[in-house]
Amino acid sequence: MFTESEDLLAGLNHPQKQAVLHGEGPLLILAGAGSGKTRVITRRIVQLMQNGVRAQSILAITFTNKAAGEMRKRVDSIVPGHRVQISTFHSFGVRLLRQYADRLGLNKDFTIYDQSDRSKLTKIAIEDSGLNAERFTPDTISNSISKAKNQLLSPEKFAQSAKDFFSQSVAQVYPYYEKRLRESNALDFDDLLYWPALALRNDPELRAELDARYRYVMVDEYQDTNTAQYAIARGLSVDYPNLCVVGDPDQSIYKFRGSDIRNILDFERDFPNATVLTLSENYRSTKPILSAADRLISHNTQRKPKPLISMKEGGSPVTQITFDTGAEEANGVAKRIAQQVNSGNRSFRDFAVFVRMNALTRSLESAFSRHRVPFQIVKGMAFFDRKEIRDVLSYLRLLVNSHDNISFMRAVNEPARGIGKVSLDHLKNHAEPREISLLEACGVVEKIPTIKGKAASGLRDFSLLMKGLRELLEHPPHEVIAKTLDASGYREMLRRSTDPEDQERLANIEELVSAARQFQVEDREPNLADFLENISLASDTDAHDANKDSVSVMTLHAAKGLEFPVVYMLAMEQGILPHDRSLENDEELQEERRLAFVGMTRAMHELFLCNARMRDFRGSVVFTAPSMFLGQLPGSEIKVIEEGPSTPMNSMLRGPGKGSQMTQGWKNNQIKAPTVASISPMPVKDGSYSEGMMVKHPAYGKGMITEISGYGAMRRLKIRFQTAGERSFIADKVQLEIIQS
DNA sequence: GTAGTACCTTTTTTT
DNA sequence: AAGGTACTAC
Repeated sequence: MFTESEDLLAGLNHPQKQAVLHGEGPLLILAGAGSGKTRVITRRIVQLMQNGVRAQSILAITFTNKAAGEMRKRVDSIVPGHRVQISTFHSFGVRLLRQYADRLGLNKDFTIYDQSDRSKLTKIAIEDSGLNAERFTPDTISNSISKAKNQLLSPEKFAQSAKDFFSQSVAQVYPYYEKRLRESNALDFDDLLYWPALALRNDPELRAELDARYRYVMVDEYQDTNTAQYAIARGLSVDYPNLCVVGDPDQSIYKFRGSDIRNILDFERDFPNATVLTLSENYRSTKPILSAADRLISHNTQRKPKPLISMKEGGSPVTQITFDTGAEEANGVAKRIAQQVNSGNRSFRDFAVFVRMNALTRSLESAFSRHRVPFQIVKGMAFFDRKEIRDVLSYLRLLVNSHDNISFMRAVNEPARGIGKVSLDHLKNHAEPREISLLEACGVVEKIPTIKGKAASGLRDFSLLMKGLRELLEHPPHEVIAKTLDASGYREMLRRSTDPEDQERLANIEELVSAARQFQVEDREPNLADFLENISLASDTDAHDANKDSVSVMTLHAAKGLEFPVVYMLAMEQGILPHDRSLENDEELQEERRLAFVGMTRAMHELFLCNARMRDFRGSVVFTAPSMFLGQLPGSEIKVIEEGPSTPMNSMLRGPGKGSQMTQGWKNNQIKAPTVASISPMPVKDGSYSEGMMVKHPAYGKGMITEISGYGAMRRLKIRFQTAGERSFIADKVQLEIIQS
C-alpha cells in the first residue's frame, strides 16, 4: 500500500501533492487552466480509498457525463471494479429523485422535459393564468422561471419578491407551470437540482442520511455551480464537511444559466477552516499562448489575480489573421489545416476550431468539405432535436409515463389519424376537470359525445396502440422502439412517402434503433426508461470522439475542459465575441472575456485568432470591427497576418474607406449588399466520398452518390442504385467499395 | 381535418 | 436561411 501511494504522487508538484494527500476537512483547489486538476481529483479519490475510505462514501461531481465517464475509467484503471459514484449534478439529482420519489411525493417514472417541452408547457401555463402575454414570449417567461428555480425560489417566494411588471407577470404563470408539470408527471432540467436541493433543506432526516452516505464529496468546475447546486453540495457536507471543490474563477462561463461565481469566491467564508491550495503551474500551453491569455484576462476587474506559470519553454507566437469575409475565413482556416497536415507535422485530430455561436459552424462545413478536411461538429444533441426523432421519442416517453401530455399531443396524430385540433380540445375539456391524463381520456373516448367519426376512431386506435406497446415496456429498448415504429405506422408513413427528405428521416429513425441497441448501462440490463433518461441528460460534448482523426469544431462553451495542439478561434469580432448582448453590461462583458480566455487556454502549441471584415449574417452582409479583446493582448508578441482583399468586388464592398464607422459595433452596420460568396465548382467532399462517385454496396449493388449531407457521425450519403432505387446511408456505417470517382 | 402558403422570429452560450 | 406559426382554401 505504501508504494502505491508513492506512485500516486509521482510527477506531481508540491500543491498537487498536498491536494492529493488532503484527508478530512473542506478543501478549495484554485486550479488555473491546464494545471492538471483532473489528475489531482482522480488521484485523490484513489488516495482516499487506499486510506480505508469506502468507495461508496465518495461522490464526485463533474460537469458533463463524458467527464464523469473518463474519470470513472481513470479511477478504474488503478482500482478496478471500484464503486465510487461519479456523475453530473443532474444525473445525481435524477438518481436521488427516483430513489426517494415516494418520500418526496413524486412518481418515479417521471419524464424529463427539455427546453422545447418546457416552452410548450409554459405556453399552456400562460393561457391557464389568463395573463395577457402579448408582450412576453413563452421563452422569456420560462427562462425567468428557470432562473427562479435555480435560486430555489418556489412560486410563492418568487411572487413575494416580484416587484416589477415583468416579474409579476412571471409570478402569475409560475404556479400554473408547476401544476402542469405535476399533472404530466414531468420534471424540467432545473427540477433535477431544485427538488434535491429543497429536499436536503427541508427534510433533516434525509439530509443527515445522505450526508453520512457521501462522506467525501468532490465538485469539479465549481466556478460554474448555481445556487441549487451549491445547496446540494453544502447539504451533503454538514456532519461530514469533507467537501473538496475545484475550479477557476477565470473560467466561469455559465452565468446565463444561473451559475454564480461567488460560490467559489466565497468558499472560505462558508468554510472558515478550509484549506486553500492554488495550482498555478500550467503544463498545457507554451509561453506565448499563456502570456497572451493572461494579459487578456487581466483586463477583468472583478477577479482575484492569480499567476499562470508556463512550464513549457519556447513555442511559436500567437497569430492573428484578418480575412475579408466570413467565407474566406472558413476557407483560409481549412486550407491552413490541410497544409499543416499535408506537410506531415500534424494529424487532423490535433486541430480544433472554436466559435462563439453555433450558426458560425455552417460556413466551415462547406470549406472543410472543399479542402477534404475531415471534421466533427461537436453538437451531439442536434440529432435528438430532429422532428422524426422527437416524434418517436414522444411515443416512447408516453409509454413510460402515460401522464406525459406534451408527448401525447405530439404523438397522437403523427402519422395522421384524422385527429384535429377541435377533437383534441374536446378531449382536453373532458380530461381536465376529471384530473385524468389525455391518454386515459383517450381510452374512454366513447363517453365523450362531442368527439365522433374519424377523430373518435383515431383516438381509440391510438389508445389501443399504446396499451399494446406498454406490454413490452421491460423488453430491451431497441425492441420496444422497433415495435413502436411498426405498430404506430410511423415507419410505414416514411417508407411510403415520395419526399426524399423522408428517406433521410427513415434512416434517422433506424439510427435511433441502432443507438438503442448499442446502449448499455454498467451493471444491468437497461430498459426503455434508462435509455430515455440517458438521452435527456446527455450533453453536446458527450458526443465528441477524441480518437477520430478529424478536426473538432465546437462552441467556446463546449470547449471547456478540453485541450488541442492547435486551436483556431473564429469571428473574433465586436458583436460576436464579445457578443452584442453583453456590450451594455460590464459583468457580462467580463464573462465574454473569460470565454475568450477559456478558448485561448485550450491551445497547447499553436493559437490562431481570426476575424473577418465582413460576414453573412441572417441573410445580409454585415461589416464588422475586430474584437476589442484583440486589442487587449500583448501587441508586440502577436504575429499579425492580413489576408485579402482578394477580388476587386470585395474592396468595393468594404464600404466607407476610412473605417471610422466600422468601429462602432455591430447593429448599426447592418446593410444589405450582394452576397460575395463564390459558388465553388468543386464537388462536395468528405474525406473519402464525393458526389457523383460510383460505389458498390454489398446488398444493393452498384450506384452513384447523389448527395452528401450532415456531418461527423451523422454524415449521410444518398445513393441512387442501378436496380434498388435511391437510398440513404450513414457514411460512417455503410460498407462501400469505391468503383470510380 | 388537412394541405398549402405567407409571414415572421430566431440563438449567444446548455445540463 | 430556415423552421415554425397563422391563416386560407379545399
